[in-house]
Amino acid sequence: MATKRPKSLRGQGGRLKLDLIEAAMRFLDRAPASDLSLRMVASEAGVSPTSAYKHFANAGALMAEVVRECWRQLGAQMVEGAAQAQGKDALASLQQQMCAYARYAMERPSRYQLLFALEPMDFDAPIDLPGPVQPAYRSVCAAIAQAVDEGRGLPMPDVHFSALLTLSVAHGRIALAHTAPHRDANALPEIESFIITALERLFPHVK
Amino acid sequence: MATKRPKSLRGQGGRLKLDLIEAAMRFLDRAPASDLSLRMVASEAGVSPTSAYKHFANAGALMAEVVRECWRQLGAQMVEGAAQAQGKDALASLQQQMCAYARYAMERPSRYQLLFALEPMDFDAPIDLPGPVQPAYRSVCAAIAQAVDEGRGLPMPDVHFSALLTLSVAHGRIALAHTAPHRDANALPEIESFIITALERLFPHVK
DNA sequence: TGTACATCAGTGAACGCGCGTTCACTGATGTAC
DNA sequence: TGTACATCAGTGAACGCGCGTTCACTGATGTAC
Repeated sequence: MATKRPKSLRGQGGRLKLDLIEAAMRFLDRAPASDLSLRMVASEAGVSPTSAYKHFANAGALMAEVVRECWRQLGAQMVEGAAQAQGKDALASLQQQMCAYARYAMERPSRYQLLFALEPMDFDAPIDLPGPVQPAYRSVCAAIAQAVDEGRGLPMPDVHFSALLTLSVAHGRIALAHTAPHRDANALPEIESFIITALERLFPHVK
Repeated sequence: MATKRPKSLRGQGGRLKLDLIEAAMRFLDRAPASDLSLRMVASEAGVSPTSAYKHFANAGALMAEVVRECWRQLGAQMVEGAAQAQGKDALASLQQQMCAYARYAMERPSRYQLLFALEPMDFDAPIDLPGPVQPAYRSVCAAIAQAVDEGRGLPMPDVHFSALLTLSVAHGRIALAHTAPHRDANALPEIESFIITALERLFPHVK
């Protein structure tokens, strides 16, 4: 793995710290989230397990950083999705954000698992991260408010609940696809069209 | 734990098999699903780990049976929920089924985790169980078809997609509550009212 | 420019842990005579 | 009714595994003189 590593990286600003996180991402591309461990990450990076302790207090701190990175990626992908709807209406933006979310979940299943494992991560290091709702929440609310301005009706009494409903629909559909016994790798198009249709119906033109 | 156990249960029809499953359920009431192991279950049942191998081929087979039992419970609770809406309309039945689901998830979080762990269970013994969608699916479809007869409109083009939307909303809302960093034990009432309101809006009277 | 030294990112061996699983066993049960 | 025996559900000790973590170490780097 990787090229020869000099014995010391002094002055390189903790290059190994980033290497380990990248190694974890690579590992998650071919293994389930539950197989992720400090030892596996170190091995993937071509380094001894001990070396990780020079950069992270413990295994939990490493995992927390990996989780943080996954959140960052998911957030970026959703922003990118919204950008694809530029020039179109707010509903299109909402749809594209949720579809981007679906894409991340289906294309990077292990990273998605890591983010949304139903059981709370009890790593030693606290993950002071927004929950799954937070990163998407603001921009979802904004898109919904704009959709109202554009003459659409809300599915729930107010913007807050409508945003929660939007996220619930997308998250629920995706989670169900992930849990299904015969998980279908080709399910993504069906899920995207499901989300697009659902949101269209949830936010109808009322003019 | 438990009362004194005779050295042999011969002729008692595998009493320990049931004991072990019950012990697993008890264990899940105080520990996360990821802590569940053959050894823990045996210990909870007051029995040596080895004894489990007289009743299960391996740890996976035991876990599969536990998962099966959780499905059975969730299904029963949803049926019971639907029964509470007896005499009311189909929408009420749908709402009560989904609320029963929410109750199981919030009151028995570890059992819910076990059922809906996002990562596929790769136990040695295949779990030939309906996915999360299946157990609820038929009765949800039936309730929706009846709601249509009662003059309600569908949120999606057909019954199938409307059922999937219903399950996605409920499952999504519940899953988000489970993943939230500051999980609130008192969130259940809010979730139930969310589900009730959402379904009311999704299936409006069109007369 | 050359040399001595402090720094610190890496190493490999070792620890204790809980896991699943196997082994030879024990002893109560139910049955055949 | 009594006795000898086969059955088999339990036991405890032991195995190898991967885990997180600690330890004393090494050796390249950058710096002070």
